Parts: sequence; structure tokens; C-alpha cells
Amino acid sequence: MTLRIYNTLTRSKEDFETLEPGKVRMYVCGPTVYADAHIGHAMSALVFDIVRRYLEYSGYVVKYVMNYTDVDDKIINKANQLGVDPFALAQQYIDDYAANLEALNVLPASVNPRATEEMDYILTMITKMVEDDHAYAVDGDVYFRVDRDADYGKLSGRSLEGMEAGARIQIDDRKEHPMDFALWKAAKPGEPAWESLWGPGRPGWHIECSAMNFHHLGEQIDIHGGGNDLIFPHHENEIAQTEAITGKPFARYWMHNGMLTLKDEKMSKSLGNMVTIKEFLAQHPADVMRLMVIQSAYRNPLVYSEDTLSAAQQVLKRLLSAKNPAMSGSAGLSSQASASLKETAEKARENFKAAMDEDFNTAGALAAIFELVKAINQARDDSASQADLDPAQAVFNELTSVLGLQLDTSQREASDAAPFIELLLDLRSQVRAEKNWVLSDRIRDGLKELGVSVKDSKEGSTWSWE
RNA sequence: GGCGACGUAGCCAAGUGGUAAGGCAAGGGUCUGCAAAACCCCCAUCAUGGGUUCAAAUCCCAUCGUCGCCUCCA
Repeated sequence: MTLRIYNTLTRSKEDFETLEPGKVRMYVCGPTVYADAHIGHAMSALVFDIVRRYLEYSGYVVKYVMNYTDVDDKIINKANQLGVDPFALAQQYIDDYAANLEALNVLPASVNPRATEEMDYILTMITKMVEDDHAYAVDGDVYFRVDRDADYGKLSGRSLEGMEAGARIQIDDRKEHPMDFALWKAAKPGEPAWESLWGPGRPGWHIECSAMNFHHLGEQIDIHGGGNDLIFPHHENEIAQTEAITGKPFARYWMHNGMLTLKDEKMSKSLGNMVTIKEFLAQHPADVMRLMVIQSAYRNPLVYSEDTLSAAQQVLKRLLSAKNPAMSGSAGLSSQASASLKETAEKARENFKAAMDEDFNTAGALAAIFELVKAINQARDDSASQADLDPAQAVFNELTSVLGLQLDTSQREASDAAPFIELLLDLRSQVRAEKNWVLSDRIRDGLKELGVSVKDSKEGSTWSWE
């Protein structure tokens, strides 16, 4: 079975072949750090975390690079507003973002380069482009010369003529072509600046990513990811820069996630319609966010609403049901039934892989996991022993962890309240024995209001946090 | 205006030529003192109109609609 990936560059699914056998070089555009990250950023981080986890599960060694853009107009403006140092501000948001990712159970990148630490590479690349006439300097700025690049527009499917017709480009007489973009910006007074052949200044956004790719992954990479709002101009320009220098195709596969939307509108800092990751995680487990992503197709828009949120919560509950242990004192399955459960588990794994191999079809993969959930729960109802359930639950754990789900049930033991809840349930089972339903229900309802749900069964009562 | 993506049941969503996976919600049932959970049953002809084909949700054309990009943005 071969993994196939939808490549934005060719607008089609292609068989996945790496530059170097068994190894994947992967780069994902990280955030510009000037504000709290919102759940749209979380979506992107989760999509590529799942891609990375699945590649590793499939046996690849993945070098995963995610950058931080830590010098930029918005950072500088915000720092000026607050009267703080822009570098300190960026550092604070980098720390916050890293904490967000950890809370979301996103695996750490192999490297998290920062623009400000890559100046040598950035300046080397710009110098080379100027030498080769791919770029030119004007008044301390340096611009990329788009009309020297016959391929310009190949990722976004645009032509230079078409873009000019758009007429939303600001006119700058100093540029040779309206679409020429900045590689280097001359510093204004008071701004952070680095020395260069063209005077003090700072890099344009696009060259940063080209340079960090070049430094950490080399001339060519396997997968380049990011939100589909970056296709143009950011990724288009990365391609133009890097290929101008190397003369080789830059990234083999361009992957773009769809936007997270709120009421049919993209969630973004500039529109101000955002829910931050911090706010979200204060209300919901990280698995809920991840399940919203898993349930949908990564290339399509993900609608964030009460409906999709509560659906994800319900999905989480259902997944957790598969982790319940065998009922105490159960007789065990017949050997045929036990073997059949194992078979179902193997089949679920195959279906899971088949779905993921088809451009990371996580919704299909989740369906495969639900086949297994159903089989496990059926077996348990059919008085399976824990030994019967073990192999199937092992597969369940394996597959859910490939998706990065935590399905944490340990909070039961971890809570300080646990002994008190146990005590209440102990009392309740006594009044239940006396058929004092009024008191029994009062305890159950009271606990419910405190977020503890009680379940009665023949073997006794169990509880869990809502 | 240009470029791109998309439109499958109340909602999310799989399926890219052979007569519609899965989940949530809703409804019916088993279990339960009653619940909850679990289990069983039930729930769509695929935006619209043409065309190609023995056969289309799946290919082609048109129309309508939604979103993204064209300016910083995951």
C-alpha cells in the first residue's frame, strides 16, 4: 500500500516518494509571534502533527521543522504600543505558543528556528540573488525581480498579467514590476536592524522561510506545509527565491490545510473573531480540539460551532467507552468469539491505514476505529474477560495514539476529591440496598451538578468526571 | 474583476464509473428501582439543468450557491 498525498502544486494526489529512502524532510510555517494563538493555528498544528505521526508510524524518520517569525512590522508596532522590547515580546509569545502546542499534545519539532537567528543564511541568499540579477537594491531595500522568473505563479495558478488586473497592488515607483516583493527592508529609525551590504535593515517575511529551509533541511525538501492562506504570496515567493538560487525544484509536496471558520468567516487576528487556544483549553480537553480536526477533512474549511463542538465531545465519550475494562466476574468469550474479536481488530488496523494512506483521510480512519469500539463494547456486553479484550484494546490504543489522542482516564485517580466521592458512593450503595431511591437519586444528582457522572451496574457503581 | 477550492441526510463526514462507510442528533427496543452507559433496530439517491456511458454522487459542460486568496494572516 502506498501513501498518496494531495499536492497543491499539481492539484492532484500523488504517490509519496521521498528524496532519500526512509527519510522525510518536512517544513511547516509557524506563527508570527505578536499575539495569543487562536484555534485556527491549533488546527494547522494538529493537521501537520497527525501527518508527522502517521509518517513515523509508517516507518519514516521525519525531520520536522517549524519556524517562528520573530521579527515583523506587527511585532514592532505592538512592542512600541506597550513600550516594551520587541525581542522580549516575541520571546514571550514563543513561550506561550510552545506551551499551547504541548497542551494540545503536539509532538515537538526537530528544530524550531527563528528568523532573528538565521541572519547569515538570509543575507547569503539575498546576496546571491542580487549577484545573479534575480534581485535588485533600491534605497536600502532589496526586491525580488518576478519577471525574471518564468515559473512565477505556478503554485497559486496565477499569471503576472492576471495579478496586475487585480489592481489591488499598491504602486511603488521604485519597483521595476508591481509584483516584485521585498527581500530586505531598510530600517526606519528605532527599529531592530541588522547590518547588510545595503545598509541596516531586516528581512522580508518570505526569505526567512527560504533561508530556514535551506539551513535546516537543504536545497530540496519532501513536504512543505501551511495554511492555504499562505499559498499566495508566501509560498509562491518561497519557491521563487529558493529555486532562483538552487535551480532545483524546492519542495516535492505542498500540503495546505483549510481554514477554521466561525460563522462562515475565516477566524483571524485581523478580523478579531478569534477564540484563543488558551481559552479553548480552559473549557475543553485537548482531545476535543483534536477530534474536531480528525472528524473533518484537513483540506476543507472546518466550521467551529456549537454543533461541531458538541459532536466532538460526544465522539470523545464514545471513544472512551472502548477503554472500559471487562465486567468483573465475566465468564469469558468462546474461543471462536475471542478469535473473531482479534480479527476485527486486525481489520480495523488495515482499514485505518488504508484511509490514512489516502491523503490522510482522518475521518475515514476514525470510522475504522469506531468499528473496533463497537466490537470491543459488544464483546464486553457478551461477558468477555479482560484477557479477551486486551488484544483489541491494544490495537485501539495504538491507532488512537497515531492520531495523537490522549484519551486520558487517569484523572479519576489523580483527583484530590476521589476519596470523598468514593465515600459518597459507598453510602449511596447502602441506601440503595435499602431501596431509598429519593436519597440515592439526590446523591447522584448532586454529584452530577459537580461534574461527576455516576453509572450503576450489577457489579456496583462507577463514576467519572464529565 | 482574476485565481483556487468546495456543495452527499437536521449536523460533521467517507466514498472519484457499477445501484450511498462512520459518528453526532432524533425515534423505537433490551438492560435498570428510575436514570446514565453499553447493546440491538431505524434514518439520504448525493446543489440544479444538460451531456458521455450498458452503468455516474463519481467523467464533461452550464447554472446557482458558499468559502479562501489576490494586502499581514495557520
